[in-house]
Amino acid sequence: MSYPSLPGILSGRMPPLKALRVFAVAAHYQSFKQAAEHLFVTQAAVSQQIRLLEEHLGQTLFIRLNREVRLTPAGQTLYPFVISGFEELSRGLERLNEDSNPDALIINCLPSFAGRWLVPGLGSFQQQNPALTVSIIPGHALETFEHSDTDLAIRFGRGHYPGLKTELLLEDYYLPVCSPSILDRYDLSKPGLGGIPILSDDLPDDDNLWPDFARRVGLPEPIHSSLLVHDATMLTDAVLAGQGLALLRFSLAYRLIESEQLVCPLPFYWHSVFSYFLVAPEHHFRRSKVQKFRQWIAEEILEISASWKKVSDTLLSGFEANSLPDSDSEPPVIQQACGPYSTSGKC
Amino acid sequence: MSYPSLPGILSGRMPPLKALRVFAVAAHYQSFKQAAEHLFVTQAAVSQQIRLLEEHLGQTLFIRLNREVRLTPAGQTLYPFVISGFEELSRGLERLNEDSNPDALIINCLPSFAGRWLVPGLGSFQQQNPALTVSIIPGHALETFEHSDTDLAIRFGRGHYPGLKTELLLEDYYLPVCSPSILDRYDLSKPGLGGIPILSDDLPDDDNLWPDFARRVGLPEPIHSSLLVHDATMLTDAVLAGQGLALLRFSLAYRLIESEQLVCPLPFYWHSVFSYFLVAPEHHFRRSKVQKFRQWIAEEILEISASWKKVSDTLLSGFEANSLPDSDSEPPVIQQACGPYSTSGKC
DNA sequence: ATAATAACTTAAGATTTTCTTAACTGAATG
DNA sequence: CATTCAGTTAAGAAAATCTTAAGTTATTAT
Repeated sequence: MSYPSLPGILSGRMPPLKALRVFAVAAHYQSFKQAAEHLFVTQAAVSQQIRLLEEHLGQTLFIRLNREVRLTPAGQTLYPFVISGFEELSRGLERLNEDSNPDALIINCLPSFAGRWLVPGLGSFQQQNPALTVSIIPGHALETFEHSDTDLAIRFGRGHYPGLKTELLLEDYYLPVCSPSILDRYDLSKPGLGGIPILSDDLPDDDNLWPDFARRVGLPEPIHSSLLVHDATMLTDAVLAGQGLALLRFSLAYRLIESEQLVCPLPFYWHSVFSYFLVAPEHHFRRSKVQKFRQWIAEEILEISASWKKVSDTLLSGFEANSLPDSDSEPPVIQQACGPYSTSGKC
Repeated sequence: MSYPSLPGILSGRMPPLKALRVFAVAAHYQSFKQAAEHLFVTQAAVSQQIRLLEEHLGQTLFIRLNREVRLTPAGQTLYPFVISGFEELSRGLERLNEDSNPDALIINCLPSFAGRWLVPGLGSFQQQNPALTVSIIPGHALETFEHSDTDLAIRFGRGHYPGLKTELLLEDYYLPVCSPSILDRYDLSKPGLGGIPILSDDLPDDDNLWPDFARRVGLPEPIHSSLLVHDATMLTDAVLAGQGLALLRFSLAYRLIESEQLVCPLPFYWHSVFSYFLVAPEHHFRRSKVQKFRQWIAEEILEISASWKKVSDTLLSGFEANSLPDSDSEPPVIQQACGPYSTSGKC
């Protein structure tokens, strides 16, 4: 098998490349000390690397004077080649991280999160970055970054996305909510919640809270949903419309609770085994537009955490004062989570 | 103190350079296995280096299929930069070893060695390398290679030339010689060698054999020289002209002994603490003209070694048969050396 | 003068990186 | 159905690199 001969250097024996780099820096500064600082190593390390290279080449590259080093003719010959060689290498590396479309930010996330939280709040980000065109691509499945231009995904899950970098954004809680307008129609203190219609979307198996819910409120299993939808947006709309009671993620409901469009009539909440994550191939995180967005959303999301503190406190204390007849005098039940947001990474 | 900002890559964080090189080779062959062979390491090492680089970059460079690897778009982007970057580096390295004058070979050596041995035998080298112009620069002092175009020096000494590479060429022996034409005029068996005139050049202190010589032949110390010259060439001429007895280095005398222009009338010889060395900055040895010369002289010099075997044998055996009256019936005295050429490096 | 300082060298040991060995995959070959 | 082939992975061995702690030698400061 014959191959085309290797281009240039690949065929020959290369000198220690690290030493070449050290040489480049030392030659630039005409000082081992400063090269050492630049490279975050000791002077001695620089001295040794240069010696190594000189031994490899069989000729000295620096003339050592008392308090200075100076390039020999050989060193002067080598210097420009080393500089331009390394520059070429780094040009290639920059090219890799280069953002082919720095003015567009394409984000993939759940439709519910997009509609209920992200898009409504996006104004401040767009004000901060007027040059940037943000596209939100809603979807239930994770984008394959290979075949799309997606910069970043916001996913609700366990945080295991092989080959991708993930950053925890927010842990979330499920809680039963309904419109205050229908509370007079149903007596939730009665067994079976007084017949209030149950609205549900299809929760993932691992996060299926309905059996536990049924047990606590005395409903027969499996629970009968009067409405089953596939997306939390529609579910939210149904709850808002007073069609019944649903388990909603706090992140989607908190603004509605704060504005009293929704209420939490039962002393339960569940910590979701899933969380929100920023997900993308690692190098996407190096794009400045992604960094800006990451920065922005990290701050924005604090609002949810803060709201949760308030709501979970009043939720519990409210029911402590006048506990539900149905609740077996138990204290409010908290599944899987205790207290406010924990940052323990169980991604 | 403000410095001009570092050119290109020097300022940024560099990826593992070794891994970049491995990438270049692997990308060239589109095969880790062949890259491994090329780099004289195992496949596993290549696999790991590539993974390392991919982790550093945050993106994959190769698509792993069952029995082949293929560059990803990112890999394809990087490849040409890496190739040309390394090519630039190696251009610089080649430039360093480049011989500015490949058609001229400039050799510095002792005038005696040049005149008595090197120049007379140089014909065969010049026949082998007709394109090469050989210049012999005779001199007693070692050339400073910095300020001359000398390619190579042949020095007689201990082999300690700091900063320079040395190669042992030949160990040498001093022996007393005179012209056969004057042996009838002096009875060397008489005390004081029958008054034969002593010819000498100035030997270095460390190699001063005269006190020992005086003791052995019963001459008063310090020895009285009827002629003292500064160069062995002149000394040889004087001996040839029958002006007396001298201690000559075998390398200079052996042809004259073989042609019976000179004889060795006394059963002594001394191993010199000095030897002949090839001396030059290491990279000079990489020049092909120097390599050729080195090859040639190494072969040529075998002639001297071979001659020494013969001469030292006959010298000793001859005197064993009819030992000198004056020699106190001692066996022939050998200082510092025993027998033929030893290759023990005492440089 | 004498001391302090600055830049570099060197040796020895510690640390980190890189390599090898050996067991394992998964698809093509025969 | 077993082999082979190209690559992966983990663990330990080997090698390269770095730090620490002395020196060196000339310059600057006291």
